[in-house]
Amino acid sequence: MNTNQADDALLALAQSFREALRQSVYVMRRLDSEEQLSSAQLGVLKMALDGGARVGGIARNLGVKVPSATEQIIKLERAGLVKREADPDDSRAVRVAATAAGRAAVENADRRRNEYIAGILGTLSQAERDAVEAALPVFDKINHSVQN
Amino acid sequence: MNTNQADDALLALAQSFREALRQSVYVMRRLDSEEQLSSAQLGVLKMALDGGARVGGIARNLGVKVPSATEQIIKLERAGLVKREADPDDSRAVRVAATAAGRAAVENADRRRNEYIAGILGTLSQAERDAVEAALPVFDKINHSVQN
DNA sequence: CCTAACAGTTAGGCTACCTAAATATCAAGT
DNA sequence: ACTTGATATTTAGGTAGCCTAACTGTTAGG
Repeated sequence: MNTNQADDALLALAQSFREALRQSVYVMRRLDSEEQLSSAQLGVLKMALDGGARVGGIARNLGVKVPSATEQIIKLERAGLVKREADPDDSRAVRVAATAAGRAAVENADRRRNEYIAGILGTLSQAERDAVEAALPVFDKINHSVQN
Repeated sequence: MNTNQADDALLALAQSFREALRQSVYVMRRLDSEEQLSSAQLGVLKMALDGGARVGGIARNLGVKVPSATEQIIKLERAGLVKREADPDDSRAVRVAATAAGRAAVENADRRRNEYIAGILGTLSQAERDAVEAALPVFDKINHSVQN
C-alpha cells in the first residue's frame, strides 16, 4: 500500500534523524568540556546581553523551567558575569543584565566554539557544506515542533 | 581578502550549526522525558542486543567512560533488561546480553520514538525532507570528527 | 613467578535538570 | 480599601548521567 511505503520511509528517516540527535548531544558535551563557560550558562548570558532579560523569559527561551534558569543566573552572578536588579515596572520581576565581563566572556566563548566548529566544517567539501546549510533551517523548524 | 571572506562564511555556518546542536539537546531531553527508558539506557541496551557486548566496548561506542557504562548496565540489569555474565575467553571481561524483556523494550522504545519524530517529519514538505536526508550523512561525518 | 597492562567495579563528586512549596507583588472585583 | 487569584522568583530537596581516582581481579610477557 502506498501510505505504508510512505510511512516506512518516514520512519527510516526518523531513525537516522534520531541517531544524529544522539550524536549531537555527545558533540555538545565534548564542546562544553573544554570550556570554562557551560553552554547552559552561555545561553543565559547571551540573553542577558541586551540588558533586560527576565528570568521567566530566559527559562522559556532556553526550554527549561524557571528554577533551572535561576540556578544558572546565580552562578553567573557569583562569577560577576551578570547582575540582577529589580524591574522598575514590576517589582515581582527581576532584570538580568550582562556586565562588561559577561559581555567579554560571551564573545570569547562564542568565538572559540565557532572556530572549533568552523575548523571541522573547513574539512568538508563545498557540496557537503551546502547540504548542511540547506538543512539547518529545516532542523530549526523540526526542533521548534517539539516545543512543550 | 578572499581567505577572510571564506573564514567568515565558515564561522557564520558554524554559529548556525551550534544553534542547531543546542536545540538538539533540548529535543533529546523532551523525547527522553516522555519515556520509561532513557536514551542513555536505550543506547546501552541496543548494543547488548547481539548478545555479547563488553562494558568497555559499550562505553567507547557511546562516547562515555567505563564507569558511566557500568552504571547504566547495572540499572538495566536491575530492571531485568540485560544480564551480565563472565566472558568465557577472558575472565576479566563481562558480557552484557539483552534479555527477552530487554529486546522487547528496545523495540517498543524505538518504535515510539521513531513514530514521534516521523509525525513531525510528516508535516514537512518533500523538499524539506530531502534537505534533511541529504544533510544527515554530513552531520554524521562532522560528529565523528569531534571524537576524542 | 613477577610485573605491567588491562577490564570492571566502587566511591565520591559535579552539573543541570525537575517538582513542590514559600514569598512577594500585582490586578480585579466588590 | 480588601480580598483573592494569578504571576514572578527563589528555596529546598531530589534525580540522572557524567567524571576521576582508587581498588580488585586477570592476563601475558620477560
